[in-house]
Amino acid sequence: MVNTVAKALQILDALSESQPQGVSDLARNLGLPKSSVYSILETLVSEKIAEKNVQTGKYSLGVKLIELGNCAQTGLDICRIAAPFLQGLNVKFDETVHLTVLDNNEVLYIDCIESRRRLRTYSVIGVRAPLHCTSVGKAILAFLPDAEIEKIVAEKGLPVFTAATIASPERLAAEVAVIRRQGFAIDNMEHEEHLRCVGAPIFNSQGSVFAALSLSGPAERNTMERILEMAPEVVSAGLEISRRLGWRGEPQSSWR
Amino acid sequence: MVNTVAKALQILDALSESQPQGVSDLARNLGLPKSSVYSILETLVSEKIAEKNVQTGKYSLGVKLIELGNCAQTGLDICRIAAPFLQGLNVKFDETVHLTVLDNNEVLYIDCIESRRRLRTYSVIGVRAPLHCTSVGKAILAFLPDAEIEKIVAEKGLPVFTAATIASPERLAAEVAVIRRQGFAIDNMEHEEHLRCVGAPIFNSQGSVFAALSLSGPAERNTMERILEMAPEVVSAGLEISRRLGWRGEPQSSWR
DNA sequence: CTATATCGTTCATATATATGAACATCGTTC
DNA sequence: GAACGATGTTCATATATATGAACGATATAG
Repeated sequence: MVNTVAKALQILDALSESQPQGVSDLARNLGLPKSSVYSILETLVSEKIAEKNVQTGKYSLGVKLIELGNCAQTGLDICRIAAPFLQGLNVKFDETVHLTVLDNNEVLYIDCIESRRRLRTYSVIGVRAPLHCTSVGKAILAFLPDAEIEKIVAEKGLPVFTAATIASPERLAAEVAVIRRQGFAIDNMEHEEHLRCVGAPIFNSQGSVFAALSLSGPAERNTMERILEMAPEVVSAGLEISRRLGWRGEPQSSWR
Repeated sequence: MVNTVAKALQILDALSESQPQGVSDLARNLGLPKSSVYSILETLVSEKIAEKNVQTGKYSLGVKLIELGNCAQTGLDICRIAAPFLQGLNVKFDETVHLTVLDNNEVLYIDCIESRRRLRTYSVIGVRAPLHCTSVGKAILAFLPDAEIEKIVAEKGLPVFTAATIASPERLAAEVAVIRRQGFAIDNMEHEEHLRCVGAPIFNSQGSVFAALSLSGPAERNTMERILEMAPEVVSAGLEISRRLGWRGEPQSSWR
């Protein structure tokens, strides 16, 4: 383990979280010595991982990260393997499809194909969302061990976004039971108004859930009826992706 | 300057350039000690900047980079400032627009809005292309000092991609003269068959060209006539973006 | 099935690096 | 306009780190 590199990554994290910052800002926020931050930033800038605004002296993330981010995405097993299935779902229903992974008890959106319709869910690659109020998040949550779910709820709470957001551990437990039986999760305007999505889990070769995919679109078009038509397709895409990742499990009979 | 961080970035670069690699591969290719590579990778993995395949023991880029890449893109001055202009051009012509920066004597695509048509240029954020055969590349190249152009040609050569690619320094010099007079560059199927694009330069506050934007689409639809209709709009978008970035220059009269 | 080569990993120590303090510079405040 | 407080930057040295050599495990070859 290398402290210096860890510090550099801390700095990148800090830069990703807010407006351009100066050396002192960063040092204060991260509890690191100014001079350390300074020399690390110097290196990052020389590699275009960070960028220094010569007028303000503030630092922000650099162009090289765009390139690396793109390589990371196209290189990830999960992205490569999932791509054709995402495309299949996108073509069939003409709704936006998302691919997400579990990271730090949140979902991180790592791939997206947008619907071609005028009214559609927009691309959100690289952003994060809570587990308890998104279809992908709930699809992951439901297949974690109960103890893990409790731990996450304790840590993150159940913040409310809309009138439909699940806000009590009891309702969440009930929802988890439903998702485990069905094999898919529905986000019925629980994170954003007018947005209805259906998501299914993706398992790794060890058999644990670590990712999810979803179809999402405006509730006016994605009626509950249509969502239930989509669900089996999303589930089987998730299962097929899991298998190609080395998963050797079997779906429950209630899933199909 | 911090060697350790530089090494970590070298490793990321290596991981971005090819298939997943092991510790020894990386150490050999980069001329670094195995143990150094090992401990750096350990740190990168713990921060999800890199990923280790537990079965093969090989390393690849991690999900965190997708997030950072996204933040870099939305945070970059140039992206933020250019976004509305890219959108304007995209809506007006319904062709794919690209935003690129000059990096290492290549163009790096940093933003894109796709056309909504069936036949269209696809998104390429994060990839690179040569300067001498793309509209964005030529738009940048033409506004570099002559000495710089010569240096780049000496370093990169003029690799041929299609029948129309500019392959001799003389033809390139003539093309540069035209672009300087017009204020925009046309890629007439010089990089890919059936693809015709028009690009214009973007200048920074020091007055040097460092980025470019373009409209691109199938040659069958983007006739030379249509390209020439697009050109003034692309040029004025480039100039307006430059001004908002602090550029105080004046376009030549022949540009409008 | 043995021998060999190559792999990822560990560890002590020589070595390069992090950093506290001091510096010059800038913008603010009184 | 002087004093202050904040900034980004430099530098010597105490300190944490890079790394060569050695390890066991695994794959390949004979």
